[in-house]
Amino acid sequence: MTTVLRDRDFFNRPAESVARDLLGMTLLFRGAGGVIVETEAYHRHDPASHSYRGRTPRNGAMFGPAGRAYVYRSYGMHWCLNVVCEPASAVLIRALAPTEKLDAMRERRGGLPDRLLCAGPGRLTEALGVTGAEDGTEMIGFPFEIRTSPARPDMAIGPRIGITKAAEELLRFGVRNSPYLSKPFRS
DNA sequence: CCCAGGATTGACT
DNA sequence: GTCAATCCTGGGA
Repeated sequence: MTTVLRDRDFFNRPAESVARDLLGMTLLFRGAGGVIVETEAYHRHDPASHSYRGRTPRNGAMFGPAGRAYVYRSYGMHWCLNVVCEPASAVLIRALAPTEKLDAMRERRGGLPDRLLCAGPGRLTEALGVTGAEDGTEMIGFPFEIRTSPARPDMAIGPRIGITKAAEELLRFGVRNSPYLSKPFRS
């Protein structure tokens, strides 16, 4: 049976633990979304993390309470959604298997095949309608909703994608063999 | 103040 | 496989 996650302490832990535990849970924004199939962890002493050099105007949410969204603009055109964990750490939500409000997501994504609706951090924010307006907002409760899952999916682990610093760290986690990953895992 | 460089995507060869 | 789009951030001068 599934239940709605309401405990913000779930997130007040190391990002790596949260990143693993989020796999298989369902993430919704205004009712649209699906099952989380890919995450990445960014932590306080991580050169690849936006929080690495301390608090700035952009990354302020990462230094706030756990369980809130950290949304930033990537490459000047995409939004990326993180959930803040223990101080100065966060989990980047990289891909969902779309399940809810498919029509709304298909429309926002321009009629692309379902496999590509939420298969990437920029793609899923576009599909869900998440923007910088959500930076710093609670992810426990409306307009977000996170549903727990009793099932523990078979997990794949690998290096994070698209970074140059600390590129060897194995902090990317995915549901093994999901067709909705942004990229396949090596092994 | 300046400007190199992105936690990406989609189009194209 | 390669590459441009697009714009904001923030480190360094």
